[in-house]
Amino acid sequence: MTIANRQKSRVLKEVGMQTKLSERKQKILKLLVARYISTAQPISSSDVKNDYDEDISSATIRSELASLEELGYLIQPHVSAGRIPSNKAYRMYVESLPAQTKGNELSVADIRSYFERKMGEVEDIIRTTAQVISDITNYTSVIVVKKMSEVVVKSIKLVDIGAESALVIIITNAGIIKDNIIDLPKDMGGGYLDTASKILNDLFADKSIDEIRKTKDSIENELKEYKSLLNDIIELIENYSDGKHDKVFVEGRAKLLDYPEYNQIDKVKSVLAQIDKKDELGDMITCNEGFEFSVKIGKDEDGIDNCSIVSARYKIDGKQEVHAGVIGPERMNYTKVFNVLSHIDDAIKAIIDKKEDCNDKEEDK
Amino acid sequence: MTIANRQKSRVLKEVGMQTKLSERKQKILKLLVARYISTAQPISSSDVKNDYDEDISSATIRSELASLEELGYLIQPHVSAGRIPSNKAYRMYVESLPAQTKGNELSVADIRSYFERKMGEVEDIIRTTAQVISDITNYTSVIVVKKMSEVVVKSIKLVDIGAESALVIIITNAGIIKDNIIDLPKDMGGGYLDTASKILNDLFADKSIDEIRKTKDSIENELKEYKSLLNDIIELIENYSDGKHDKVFVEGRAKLLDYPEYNQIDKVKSVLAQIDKKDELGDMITCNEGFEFSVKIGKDEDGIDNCSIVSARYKIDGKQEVHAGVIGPERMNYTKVFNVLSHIDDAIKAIIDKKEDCNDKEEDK
DNA sequence: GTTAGCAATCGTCATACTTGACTGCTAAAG
DNA sequence: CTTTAGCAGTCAAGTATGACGATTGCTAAC
Repeated sequence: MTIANRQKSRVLKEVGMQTKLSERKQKILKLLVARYISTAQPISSSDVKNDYDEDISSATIRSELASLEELGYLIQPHVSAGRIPSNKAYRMYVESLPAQTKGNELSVADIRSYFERKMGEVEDIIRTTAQVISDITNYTSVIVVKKMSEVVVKSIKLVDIGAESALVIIITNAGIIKDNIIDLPKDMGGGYLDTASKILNDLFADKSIDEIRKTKDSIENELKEYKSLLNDIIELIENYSDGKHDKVFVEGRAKLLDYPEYNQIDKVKSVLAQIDKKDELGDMITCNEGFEFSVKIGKDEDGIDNCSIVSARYKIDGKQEVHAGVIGPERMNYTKVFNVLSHIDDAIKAIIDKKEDCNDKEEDK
Repeated sequence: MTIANRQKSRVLKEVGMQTKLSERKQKILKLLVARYISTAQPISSSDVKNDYDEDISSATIRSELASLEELGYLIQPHVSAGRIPSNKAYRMYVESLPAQTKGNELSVADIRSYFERKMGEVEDIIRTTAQVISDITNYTSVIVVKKMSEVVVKSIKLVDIGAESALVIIITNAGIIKDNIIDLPKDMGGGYLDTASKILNDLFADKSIDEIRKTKDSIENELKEYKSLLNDIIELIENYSDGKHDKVFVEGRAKLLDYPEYNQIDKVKSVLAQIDKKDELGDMITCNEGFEFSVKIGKDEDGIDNCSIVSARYKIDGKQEVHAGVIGPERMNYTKVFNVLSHIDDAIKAIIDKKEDCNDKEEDK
């Protein structure tokens, strides 16, 4: 009874200061999380005592730990084991981090040296970037290239490729869409493509996809023989805009298996199965509007059970959105990951800029 | 001593008939492999006795098993356990299969029903096909789309996309290459692209890539202002031909974890790590010229340790090569896999033909 | 060449015991 | 009221032990 009362009083006290833990509790909690991140072993009171700079007895720490446990920050696997952080503790830890994030500039050099090798196409760059992130952090990495919605069509070209079909090339402010073939009418005359091309550019040039969608009804007024062609192309642009598939690159899946939390087959299986579903993975790695970084700890909302997902958003040429992130255990090394993701940003930009400065020139016009 | 002699005589006898095992040995071996494929448990002599159609004592089987073990077909995990097949036994088993492969037509219906859903681009078809193979077989599946070497260029188009650059579209008998942007000279005149286009088509139309490679020297005679453009495009065609990257699609990685042979983390890790290396994976899944199927059991040559890789080659439109295969434990259900791979062939063709009949028409011209 | 029977071998499982690592509690000191 | 030291209690993990069952190889008989 006395015990129960005592605990109760402690709880009430803490609930009173809900938002803030006492200085010492915060300090202890951070030490504990940091140590757990590197050891993956339950942390005992004497472990914390050793890490603690001032002299303080393990008994005092024990009572603090007991209190933190009641508050939901710690979990005890069994009664005579140390304690491990809960997801709540990780969140608190991550929130406390940014102030300490700066400083570790070492990885920049590493990243740049990785990129020294000659690379070909943009897709290669992205794949290599994903490999670099995975190698440096030693976690599984994911890069998502978003299909965009706020795109302005600059011009449209039709290229006859024989067999009554044409390749449609749509040049936008964010890049070139060139993956579409449409059928042409069998009885078309000589100047058909040229005329169609003019009509298309008159109708669509310098319009956003939303605007184009609205013109759908007004094409009824156009010449009959181009109606089906125009419809095809509008549909094509719409399909592009709603981004059926973002492009998803995953590298270093097997790295997950380096961590002891995934040494049981059933756990690793559920995680890998979720990573294999690229559509959902794309959503998970996506940072919400307005944030530069996103941290998802554990399952809740749209994360993965037993995992943390840290991701960052990048913009290329002001528009094209790329989200890159890593997947690892909840006790992932957040500091390192933040660092790497920040600097990868610069590295990618440097490369992309060099390759796509033609696009920049176009913007400048 | 007597024992040793006896064993020796047995061995000598078998070595005498190296190429062929006795009827009964073959039968026993096949039964044993088949049973091990479904149970994953060491097979005892009495297990074989139960499967054996004629009446035969377990003691007889024991002596046959002992003999097969000496010949390297069987392995005994420990002295009082049943026996498991060696890679040599799997190879013998697979070679004995084709005669029995026919018959199981069930999967065709399954496959077709899988494909009923609407699909978009060719890449989607392939990805879906990979998922289908993986789902039906319950193994990890890989599809490799080969870049081709014996391609004939039909025509080349240049499309101005602004910013002193052009999109190069190369139409070949095997498809359209449209992923390349080249830089244009800054001081080009009005008709530059048209002229360049004419020169290109005069030089390259209806030539194979090998032939184009040879024209490299002869362009010295052409007008200076087009020289660098021509060189760019030749390089581009060459790069395409030597197939830096085949496109590799992998689906169902997590399925590996369903099998008891991969319930130790270190084993599954090495396998997954190798599957993640897409370049090597492409080579592994590739069937050598002249074979329709390829079976790689275990590590030797270019397989994966503790795995079997079964793959098949397909041709689309007579040229484009696609290799599809599955990766699973050595005791994989070869019969089922052969069946699925055979029928997927038909299913893919049906879909591709429907989507690409424009290409076929072109061939007919 | 085949069969039945038997002793020997070895993995698996359950049990029990020991050890070591923590904790929570209490009572005393600051 | 906080902190500390000491102690008893708890539990996971490791180790030794023995019974059990599965399976084999060998031998002798058919």
